[in-house]
Amino acid sequence: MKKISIKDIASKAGVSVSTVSFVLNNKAKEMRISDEKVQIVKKIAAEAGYKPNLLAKSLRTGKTKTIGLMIDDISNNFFASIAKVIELEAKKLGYKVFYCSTENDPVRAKEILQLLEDAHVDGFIITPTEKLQTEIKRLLQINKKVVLLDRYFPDINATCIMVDSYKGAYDATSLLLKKGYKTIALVSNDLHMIQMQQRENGYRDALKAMKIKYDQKLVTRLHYIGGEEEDMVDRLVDFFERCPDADAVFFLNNSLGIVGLKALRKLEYKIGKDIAVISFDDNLVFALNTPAISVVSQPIQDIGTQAVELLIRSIEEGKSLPGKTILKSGKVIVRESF
Amino acid sequence: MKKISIKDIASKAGVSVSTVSFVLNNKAKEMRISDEKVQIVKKIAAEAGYKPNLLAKSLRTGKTKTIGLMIDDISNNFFASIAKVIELEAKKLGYKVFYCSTENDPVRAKEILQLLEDAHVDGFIITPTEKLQTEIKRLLQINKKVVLLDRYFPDINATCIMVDSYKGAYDATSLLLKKGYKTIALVSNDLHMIQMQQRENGYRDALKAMKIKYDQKLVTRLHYIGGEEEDMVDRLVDFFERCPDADAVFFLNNSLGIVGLKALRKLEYKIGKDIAVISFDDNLVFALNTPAISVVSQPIQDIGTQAVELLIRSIEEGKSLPGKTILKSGKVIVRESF
DNA sequence: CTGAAAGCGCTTACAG
DNA sequence: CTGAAAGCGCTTACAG
Repeated sequence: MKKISIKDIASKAGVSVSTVSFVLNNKAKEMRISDEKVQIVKKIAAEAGYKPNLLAKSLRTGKTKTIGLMIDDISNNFFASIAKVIELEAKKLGYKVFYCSTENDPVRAKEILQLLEDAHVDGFIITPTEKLQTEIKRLLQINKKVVLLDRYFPDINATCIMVDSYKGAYDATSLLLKKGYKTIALVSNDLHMIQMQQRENGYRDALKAMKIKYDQKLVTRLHYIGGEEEDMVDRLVDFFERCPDADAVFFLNNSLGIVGLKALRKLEYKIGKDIAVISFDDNLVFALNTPAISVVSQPIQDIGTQAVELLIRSIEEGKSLPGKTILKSGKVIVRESF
Repeated sequence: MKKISIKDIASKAGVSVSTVSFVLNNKAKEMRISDEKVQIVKKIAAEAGYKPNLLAKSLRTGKTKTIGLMIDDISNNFFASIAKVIELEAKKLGYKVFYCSTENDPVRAKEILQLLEDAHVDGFIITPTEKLQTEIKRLLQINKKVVLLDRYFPDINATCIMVDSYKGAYDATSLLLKKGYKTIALVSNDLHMIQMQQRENGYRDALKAMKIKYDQKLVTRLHYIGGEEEDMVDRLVDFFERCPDADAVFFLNNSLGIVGLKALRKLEYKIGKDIAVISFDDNLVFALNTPAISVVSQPIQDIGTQAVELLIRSIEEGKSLPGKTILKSGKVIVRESF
């Protein structure tokens, strides 16, 4: 019942541990081990149900065949989906992934990065929180492989894969405009992440293209409060009451959209009649809402797959990462909310 | 920039590696190391930013201070919430947790268990899939620490923490009955997990207590198909068409509830008017639906906390786990769906 | 009070 | 073609 080691196999097979190691790592031909020994070692290993001790292997080789994935919040559909894609893709390439959520807390984010580093992951896939530049720079400096997701820092030459936020927001806003809505409220948060800014820019430029002037009063940046959703709902209710002439609203991510739905319900607005609604990011809640909410959906499969491929190729072939941002197009899905 | 080791510190401090090890593991007094040496070692370690190599530590001690958490589906709110609780609780006690989802696939579940074992986790928290008895028995036999969540196998003496499914279903059904609904449809799945059976029993006994006879035609056990939700919706539509006199429906978990909402929408049933609805497990979709759906909510915090505590106590103190099922009460939350 | 040494389970030059 | 040995970075009896 005890775990058996390479040494046990060696003695049973009457060969040295080196021979066993070579055979078990498929280096038999390379090392020109005789067929006879190969057979006997393989047989004994199989019979004994030998499993290499990964801890020992990693300690020796310096590789763990794992990648660390840090995301915002695993209970958020967008991140859960992307985590799933990444795990699957990594598995295909022989890697395990450890995932951790930051809950948007920079302190926790730093801890997690430390944890992952302590666990000797071979590479990192990270959706950064605010104020994480220093940590990421440090990782890059000690030559760790890092791919960023969903957002980047303009002042770091990291590789980042994300949806084209500007274009997505531009398209969503344009569509609303084309449908005849003129007074479009915009709901963002105060987290100061670059992709939110780009979404705001997309909105602004879409207005400009239609010669509609940007109205500060129609834009709010909700103070993000971890967990305390009720407060956010109330603030949003206030906001809507301050601009009663808004005939449409654009929520800049799915958390905001969900909070927004609650606020609109509280106000007893009829979505699609009193106000048109669209949100960045798709979510089950949006698809199931009555009426179903239109969204800008992210190419999750695409983003996840490429992140893993770039990272692992870099780990295995020592290739350096591109070090720049790669944009993927989102897709506007029109449902019943306008 | 290179990682520094205990040996580096020893030579800088002019002491042996043993001394360094003792100091850094707070065994200085125990080993009666002189204060002077303690100071110098601590100082040098701090300055160098020394971080022990956990791989080496684990290889040597046989402990990794990690626990493996295997759940059904991380994108399912119930499991995501419980994962969060467990991670937090474990951290308090100095443990990391690795989480993996099975997607209800027994093959994948076995792989994951193997993965976790390979990673040398100190203990397991598992929501088992079908056909996992053998694996769990094996784990128990080689003396691994295991806590089951949400469901158990009647033929194994494992420790399991779960909601009182019978009571939750009994209460929900009774409430419906008390409100005057007499023809209550029941929607389960065909996964044959014990907790679903208990929920069915709760339903059946609540009917019996009110002298209402159990009608086979009102009960369906949807064939579970990973991913292919559309099919399940269609089957459910068929089911509802086959029992047009149902004035209420009880979905036995949140996935079923979500599929059910889609089916009812397709049928254009007015929830709360044409049919009363309640579901086991709470979910954002239920709270946000129009009208909001009543649920039997699970004591997630409670379940997660106790699972971690029992497990870690068993790991550290070598205490054996209770080896039986611990039931926690759920709570009926009444909203607008009846 | 402290150090030298063995050993956790592996891999990989090196020598023959 | 194959084995003996060093070493990855730790911990922990053991000896003094």
